[in-house]
Amino acid sequence: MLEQREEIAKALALSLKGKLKQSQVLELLESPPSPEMGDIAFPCFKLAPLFKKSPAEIAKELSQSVKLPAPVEKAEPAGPYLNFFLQRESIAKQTISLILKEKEKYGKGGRGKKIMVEYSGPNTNKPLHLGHLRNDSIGMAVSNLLEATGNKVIKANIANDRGIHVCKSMLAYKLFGKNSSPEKAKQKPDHFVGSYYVLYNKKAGENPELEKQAYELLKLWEKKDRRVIALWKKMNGWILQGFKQTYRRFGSRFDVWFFESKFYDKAGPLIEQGKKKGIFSKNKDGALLARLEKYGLPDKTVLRADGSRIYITNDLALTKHKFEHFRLDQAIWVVASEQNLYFKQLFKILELLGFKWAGNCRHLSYGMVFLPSGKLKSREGRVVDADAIMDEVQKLAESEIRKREGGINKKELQRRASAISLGAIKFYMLKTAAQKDLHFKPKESISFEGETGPYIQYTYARAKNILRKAKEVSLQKLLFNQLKTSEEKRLINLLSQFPSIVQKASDALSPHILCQFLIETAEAFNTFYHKHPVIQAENIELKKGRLALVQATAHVLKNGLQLLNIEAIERM
RNA sequence: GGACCCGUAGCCUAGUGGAUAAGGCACCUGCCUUCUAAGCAGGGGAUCGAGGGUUCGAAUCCCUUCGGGUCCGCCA
Repeated sequence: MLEQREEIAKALALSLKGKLKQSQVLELLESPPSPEMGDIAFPCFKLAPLFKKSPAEIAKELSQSVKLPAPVEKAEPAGPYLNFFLQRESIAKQTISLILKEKEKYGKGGRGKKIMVEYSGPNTNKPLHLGHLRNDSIGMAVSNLLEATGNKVIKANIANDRGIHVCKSMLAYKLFGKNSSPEKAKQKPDHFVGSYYVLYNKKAGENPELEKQAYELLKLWEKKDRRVIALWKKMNGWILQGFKQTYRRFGSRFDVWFFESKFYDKAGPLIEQGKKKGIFSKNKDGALLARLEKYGLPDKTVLRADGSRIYITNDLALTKHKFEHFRLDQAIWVVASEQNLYFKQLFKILELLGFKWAGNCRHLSYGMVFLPSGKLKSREGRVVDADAIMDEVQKLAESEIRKREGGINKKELQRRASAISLGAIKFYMLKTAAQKDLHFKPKESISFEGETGPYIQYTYARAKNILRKAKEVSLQKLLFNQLKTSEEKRLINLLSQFPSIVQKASDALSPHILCQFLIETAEAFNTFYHKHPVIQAENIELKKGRLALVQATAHVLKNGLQLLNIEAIERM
């Protein structure tokens, strides 16, 4: 579609006798609201003052004067717009042949940058929860989109494995754990550790002494007390083992893991540098503050009064390490919107420290996930656990499959239900623009009907089903002159847009753009499916043309789903 | 007190300067002896939170205001 736009822009610029340059015309070109109105539209509003005529008159005159380039069949004025109709056959041939040739590569390409996407970022005191499902869905989809547009992507996870939150779980285990273990308790190891975090908060409510004890534990940890370190290693080992199971199941993958504990004391030189430059100075209580007020941001503590480190101390050192060790062009943090200010402060401090890559830091902020009862709060146990959600939706998917296919064997049932349930969860997390808050209602939010992951998966399975049943037909020497219904034209138009949609979603770091496109494409396919028989088409040429269209649609749906980290399955 | 985000039909969303505001859920009517009904076709339902401004043209940009959310020095 791109070349056609350029050809049209060239022809229009010629007719306009230099009033607008080709590049200016190209920018004005848009798509009409519905396919019956044409393929490419030129709005004439901007020309009205130049020609001192109404936009409608200009459109009419242009329709007669413009010399149509080869792929354009006709140009029709429609009020203030001039609409171009492309030759159906050449578009169909071009689009479908390209997809059948490129297959899983269709929509991908280009050359780009080296980008690190940091996402998930669990705390090692409690299991992954609903918020991580949104975070991971976005992190994976954005990574895939960036990769598809030619970037070298490094997916990173940061385990927040030190700090007071970790000491709280440790304290509860020390006091009440009686040397138990996940094996003895027959619990998934991260849930086992998390149960002590909940226990701590319950007991601390009754006995305020516990908080002091937790801070004492933190001090001992910072002094590298042998017994505390041993306990810390044991509990972190358990919880990471549990995280890895959950990540494997959900499909979250990481190329590199960072641990806060390995960076939190590496910031010494940066602290000194900041003091020298006058960016950091002590306040009257003795804490070291980054002075940011003159830049319109609140000051930020970088060292506690007792000299111990906090999270940003670690992040300063880690970010420097990221850019220098991995030679990044860009770093992206996928983190919820409650930390918007934190990242502004972090990036400003790095800029003030004089790192020229500070401008290549980007916070991909996404809205909070709320339960009907309010904000997720794991310390009160009021949280929707990630494993529990997956189990719940898995069960729903299994029962839907059983309704349709009673005799299915158990292994196959579980495999399909896994793909469908994860497709439902991920698509739900991705189809809304990231900055919007999400109000998660367990029963209503995850559905298999309407604008959902399973709807796209179902459409793909339908397409594959046709192809399976018609497998004896060769897709060589295709003729496209028979694909002339409006349903076929609409579908082909959509398929041709896929590469530019991928590029747009990647540029904007917005997977929801791709979700919306897949919904539209699936709708277009299903409409076509109901209206036009493929295998029973009136003649062999039409059948071959339609089979090619079905095959091309299947490729686009599969490629799109995979970018969203959702499995395309052959049967539902 | 300050900063940022959100507000589109009963509910969830897309559209962020251009043609009649586009879908899904829920509700109503049809369609399974024809490629999978997790589907399709059709129907009702919106003064795009409110008020002002800019523009030939505003859901979209600017100002004011209301409602919801988040954050604001030693949590992560």
